[in-house]
Parts: sequence; structure tokens; C-alpha cells
Amino acid sequence: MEKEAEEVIPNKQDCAGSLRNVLDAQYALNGKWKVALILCMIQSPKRFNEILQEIPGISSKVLASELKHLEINEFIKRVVHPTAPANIIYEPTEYSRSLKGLIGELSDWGEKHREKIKQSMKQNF
Amino acid sequence: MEKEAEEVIPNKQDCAGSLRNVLDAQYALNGKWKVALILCMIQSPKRFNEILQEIPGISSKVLASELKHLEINEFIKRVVHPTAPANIIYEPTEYSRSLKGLIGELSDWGEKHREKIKQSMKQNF
DNA sequence: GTCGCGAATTACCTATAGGAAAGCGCTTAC
DNA sequence: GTAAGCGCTTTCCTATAGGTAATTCGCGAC
Repeated sequence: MEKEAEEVIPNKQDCAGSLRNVLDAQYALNGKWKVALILCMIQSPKRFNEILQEIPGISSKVLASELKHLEINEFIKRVVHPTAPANIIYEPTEYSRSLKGLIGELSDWGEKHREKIKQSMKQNF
Repeated sequence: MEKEAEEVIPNKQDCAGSLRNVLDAQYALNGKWKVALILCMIQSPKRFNEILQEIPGISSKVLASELKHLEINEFIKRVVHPTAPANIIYEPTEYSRSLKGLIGELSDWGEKHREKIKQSMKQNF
């Protein structure tokens, strides 16, 4: 990401604007799993049980409801292949690619943050 | 790591890696308010009641506990100016600036998303 | 005919987030 | 001496997210 983020943070009049944007974004992506699920499927389209295995800790109930929500909101598509034992794959829509930048930042930051936590743990022992 | 040149699963270990990163990031920034609060203070350091007014919908109880949490996790500093009516300002730490990129993406995406929602609403009427 | 799989659904339960409203200790202002 | 503002804290309450475990339904395999 070659984005020069100097002075990117808003001046006064944009304040309320970006505050609202951030709140809206978080509202749309609420819950523990949505972003992770989208990431998972962007990596490659998958079936229900595959996702269940790849996302550590999610239950089938929660997965099902999250998938439904994501489908309604047009982040993913549920594609039924009418093969012999019909298999169903979930794939990201074009729209969910608009989240790539955000997911990238989340991932980068998450990694650095974990690193930082590890450091401060070491210091305490 | 040894290479298992089986299927064409695109960088499988990066997958799990960024998945974990994303989950960790969300864990650290959990709740409805943290990111918005950090943004608010990055815009400019502020006092309790100022923040209360600027963040629409937050209550003083929740604000207090979020500020505490953010302070413990070193995103902000609580600075007491021993002026006559001692005033207390909350300001972001250096560390919270590491969130600039993420916040920028959140804000951008949130704005576009709201735009999209508006469009799809129009279509339905 | 029953076993297991894939894709859920259902019922049940609980922890936690977080909202509303009031209060409290302090201080300066009227 | 009372009012008002600031920075919270306390109490009370509720909705929802989300966890566990069992069940369902269609299907093909054995």
C-alpha cells in the first residue's frame, strides 16, 4: 500500500463526516465474524463445512446466520452446483472486494499489534 | 515450512495468518465505540464532556469505561492540567497513530457504503 | 435399511454490552 | 447559599450476540 498517510486525518469540518463514516462502516460489519468470513472467502470460495473448519471457534449456527446476513447484504453469493450430491459454495461478490483495502489494513495492524503485545509481555517477566 | 505442493490453494499459510491478524485486530478494537473515540481524539485532544457531545449516542457511563480501557491499552493518555478548575484532557498516544491507515480505510469504505445503500434504496421506490 | 455426510435448523441458555437516569464531590460563578 | 458545570460513578435493566448440543433432511454408499 503506497498511500501517503501524512496529514490524512481530517481537519475540523471533515471530523463529523469521518466519524459518521467510521460508525456506519462498523455498523455494516458488526459482529465478531463478518470481516473474517469475507476474507476467508476472498482467499477462495468455499463450502459450508470448509469455512467451519477454517474459522477457528465459529459454530454452525452462527456461521449459517452470518452467511445469510452477508448474502442479504450482497457481500457474498450462495451458489448451488447441481452436481450429483449437490454442492454449495459461497463466494464473494464484486462488492466485497471493495473491502480489500480495509481488510489489508486490519490484517497489517493486527499483526503489528500482536507483536507489540508480545513485547510488553516479555518486559513484565 | 515444508511445501505441500498439492492443490492450488493460494498461499494457505498467509490465509490463516491474515485471518488471525484480522481476528486479533477486531478483538483489540472491540465494541461500538473504540475506533470512533480514537478518531475523535486524533482530530484533537478533548475533555470528557466535549467527547460526550461529539460522539452521538454515547452515554457517560460507557464513555468513562471506554476511556479507561483505551488508557490501559495505551491508545490514549489522560492528562490532568492542574489549572484552577483542574481540567482533564484525553489525548492520543503515539501508538494510536498506528491506526491512521485503518481508520482512513474505514472512513472511506463507510462513506462509499452509505452511498451504495442510498442508491439501492432509491431503486426500491 | 441403516450409516454417514453435508448443510443447515432448532431449542435452550448466558454473558456481556450498553442504555437511562440519577447521584456525587468539587469548584467557581451569581 | 444556591445554582451550574465538570468528570465521573452507581444502580438498574434489557437486548442481543453468540455458545452448546441435539436434530433434521436429502442423498448416496455399503
